[in-house]
Amino acid sequence: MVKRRLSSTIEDYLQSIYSLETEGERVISARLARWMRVSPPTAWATVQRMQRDGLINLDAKKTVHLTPQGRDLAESVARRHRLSERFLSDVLGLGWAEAHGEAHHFEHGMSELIEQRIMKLMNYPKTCPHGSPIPMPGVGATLDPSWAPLDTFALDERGTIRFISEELEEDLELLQYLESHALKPGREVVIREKVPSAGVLVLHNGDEDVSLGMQVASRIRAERV
Amino acid sequence: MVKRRLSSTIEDYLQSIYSLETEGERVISARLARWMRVSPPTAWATVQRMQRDGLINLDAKKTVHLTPQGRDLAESVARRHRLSERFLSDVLGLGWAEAHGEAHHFEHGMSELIEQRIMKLMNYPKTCPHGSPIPMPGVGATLDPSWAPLDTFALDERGTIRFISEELEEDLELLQYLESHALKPGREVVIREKVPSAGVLVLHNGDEDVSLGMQVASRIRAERV
DNA sequence: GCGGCAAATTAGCTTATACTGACCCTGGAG
DNA sequence: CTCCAGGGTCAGTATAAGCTAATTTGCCGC
Repeated sequence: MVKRRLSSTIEDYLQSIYSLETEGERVISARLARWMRVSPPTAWATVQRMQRDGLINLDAKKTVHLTPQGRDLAESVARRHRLSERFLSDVLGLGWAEAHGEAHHFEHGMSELIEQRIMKLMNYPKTCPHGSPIPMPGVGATLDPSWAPLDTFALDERGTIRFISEELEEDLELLQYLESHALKPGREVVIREKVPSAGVLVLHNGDEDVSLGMQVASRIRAERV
Repeated sequence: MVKRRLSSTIEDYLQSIYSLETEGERVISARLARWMRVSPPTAWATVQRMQRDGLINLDAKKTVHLTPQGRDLAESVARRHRLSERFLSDVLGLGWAEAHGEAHHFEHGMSELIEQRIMKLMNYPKTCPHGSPIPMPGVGATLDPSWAPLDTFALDERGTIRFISEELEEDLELLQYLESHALKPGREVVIREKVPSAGVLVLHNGDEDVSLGMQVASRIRAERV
């Protein structure tokens, strides 16, 4: 495989596309624009360059698909990002919420060599602090299919939180909200109220009630208990 | 002080200028061009932008001088670079030679917060593995004036190596040569031969004779014993 | 089948960072 | 005092990323 030098921008796009694909979401240019906080024409131009460079393909419906080469590179970026989060959180003691933002910069300075050394140093962690699996080369990362989005849980149903979408992580305030209410992987919760018309879901984390928008709840997955 | 977002390019220039000033070298655009391996017009344009942005000033002889603001930022970049080298070398076990190149990328992903955590983790190291002092905020970094460039040593004079110029570090092969012949801070050497006309200096490291070009020798400093 | 909205796309700019090719200046060696 | 090398500088170009404004597509609901 050819090792190409990717810009931070391209690495970021690859990572977003990879995360969305892993979660089974449809990837389109407009969605990337929102994620990256750039204008639609900017995202579109970047997508064009990525297609030109053989990282992605666009189908007839303009859905973005990683090429095998793009997938390899995206996996590498995702691995470095998630490992960075683990490192910043476990070794340097950064807060769960701020780890994501810091990792966003930190990951770009991490070479494969550094990645391997840190991987070893930390004894090969399996997931990032928010539950995303750290993909091993060639093996890839998939979400346990038994984990279900919180908005699919019924009233009074219980579950253990396993995964928070990386798309949600872009919102620092939201992350802080989740952290302050203990909504992180491993926590057991129960659904208290569910009001689809109002777009709200209330759950209990063992200590207190916490409200979530349905949009948010749909990107957090839990294992039924 | 205003915290501005600097590009990697600008951070690299700041760091080079800072190192050269610390070593008492005259900083001109052409020299930066060679250091950064870009064409003279490119370096010149970058220097213009840096002047425009208040990071540096150019005097009548076109010598580059850091402004107080530029110096603060340069110091921060240098600190992160040198701390990165220490971290990569001491914690992750990278070779002395490769640590510099890796740190070059790694440093740009290090925020002030991460810097502080790593600084603490490593118990506030004083220098990078090549002997450059890690500048503390506000205090700055100066080279011990009793350290002298190797080319100023007389025949049979002994000295303990203390410092290798960061400009030399840009040359990976040279770093590997120095490492393989144990020419690093702490090593005691004695001058065996000195042939200015041929531009060569031979020293003994305790185990073997090692030859250095005068240009290189002038950028390595040692403490007379 | 149409109206509308979201998404895609075009056009036209901007800035940072690179390059090559010229060309001009200046200071130091003879 | 002259000449040249090194250094500075201009002109022209390219690419990656950004932006706004405006237009076109295409799909969804009615």
